[in-house]
Amino acid sequence: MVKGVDKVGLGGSIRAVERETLNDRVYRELRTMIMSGGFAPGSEMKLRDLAQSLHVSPMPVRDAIGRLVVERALKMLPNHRVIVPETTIDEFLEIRRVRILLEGEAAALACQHVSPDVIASLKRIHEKIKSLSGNKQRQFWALNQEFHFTVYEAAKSPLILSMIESLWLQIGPVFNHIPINLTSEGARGHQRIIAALGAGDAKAARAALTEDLMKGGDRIIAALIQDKQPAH
Amino acid sequence: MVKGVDKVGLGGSIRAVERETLNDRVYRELRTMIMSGGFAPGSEMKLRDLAQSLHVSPMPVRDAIGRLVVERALKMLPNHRVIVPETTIDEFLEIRRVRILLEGEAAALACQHVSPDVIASLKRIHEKIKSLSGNKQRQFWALNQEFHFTVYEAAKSPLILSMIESLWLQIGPVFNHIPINLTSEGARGHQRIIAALGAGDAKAARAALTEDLMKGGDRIIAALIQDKQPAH
DNA sequence: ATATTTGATTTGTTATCACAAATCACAATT
DNA sequence: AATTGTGATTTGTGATAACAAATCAAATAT
Repeated sequence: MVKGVDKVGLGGSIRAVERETLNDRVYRELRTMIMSGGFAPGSEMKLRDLAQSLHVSPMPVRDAIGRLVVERALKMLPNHRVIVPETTIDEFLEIRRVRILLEGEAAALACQHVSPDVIASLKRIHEKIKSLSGNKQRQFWALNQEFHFTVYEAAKSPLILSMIESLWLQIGPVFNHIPINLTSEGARGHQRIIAALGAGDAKAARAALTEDLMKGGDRIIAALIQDKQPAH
Repeated sequence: MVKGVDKVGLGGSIRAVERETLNDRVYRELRTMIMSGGFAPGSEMKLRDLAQSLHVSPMPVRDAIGRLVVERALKMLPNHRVIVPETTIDEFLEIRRVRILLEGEAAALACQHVSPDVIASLKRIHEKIKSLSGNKQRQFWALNQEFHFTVYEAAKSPLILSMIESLWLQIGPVFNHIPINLTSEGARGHQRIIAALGAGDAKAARAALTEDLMKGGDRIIAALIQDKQPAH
């Protein structure tokens, strides 16, 4: 009954100081599911349903949903019902505009902090993407995400990183639920980003990233238009 | 006992469709207080205290604080205690960097939508600021805020607007709690912004706004440095 | 047959309460 | 005198339950 006995691990490692609350767990789980396409755009997020499937009370779910609404990952209708947003083309363009600003800035900043490790990681992910066969949209999206965030983390700006995360969260459902024509073009864009970072050329890095987002965005927009007119 | 009788206002106005929950009210009130300097940086936000002073249960306060933590208006320490952030110089520079990106973009976008009304409003606010006597820091901050957001609302981009709001929320406590040397220089910056918007010159608008933020930021940074070394 | 009402069900909102972790204050011991 | 242990208090976390608003469906009236 001696206090603190459970803090001195016999295995030699002190107990992790991080306390994982249910709030945080639910928030992180929902976040991951949204980002990876776990929910279709337009689907309703019902408190009690989610609570039951996550085996918690409605309260932490409510909390997590509230947070996600603030960062626009979910949308609250006037009825106070919460849905995964259905992104219009205008909204997508709006997001892309901001992404170019922030992710371009991050790429430029990354040039000041880039290390051989980062370059190596980027090349490794790049190879994985190139070796992706067929139209494996989900895998492409996940690897693409890994590639981009490797760059953004190198920028060493927690504020910019969190804002970019929020933007990706908003377009996650689109990427994962609209069938996109994946060509191998995207690879060249990543190649240019790696080159610019390797050279420490901030201007080139921003330009390369901007072009990547523009090209990729154009494909999404085309898919969005096609998706809106299923007939004929 | 006819249903809907309370929806058809006899005064001619339909009952407001907006349902104002306690959550929202508390959130909005805390938000306003933070932005306008109601809390000093570093002060703790205690659930039960706030609940008591707002005459609600701790639950809506908890909800509102959670949201504000997500948008970085409040900061959660590892102990899970929540405080108003104390902004370091590095953090301030980080925020300014992003502000220049987003607010510059907003100014450029505003050029496409600017109307005589907007120009008139800006001039009116500008006159008010110029007529401000003495070092009325609070009033200056409030009017400055009004001026800038008049521009940003004209940009017609809800996403950019909400992101800018979040950034202002983060620097609100700084502006209102660090004594700043208010010179009349700021006025010229606003004058240039009005001119650029009036001419519909997006490039000039972005440049004018950037300079305004840089100049203003420099004064804040000077104040932050002075504030950190009170002795000698 | 259509529209409206009314009751039942669902769903979000909020207070109360029980619990857990952290902090604080005081005492005991070295 | 300083430090460590111990209990009390404070503070955040999460579940339950009561409440309110919205939705849905069936029944009624026109």
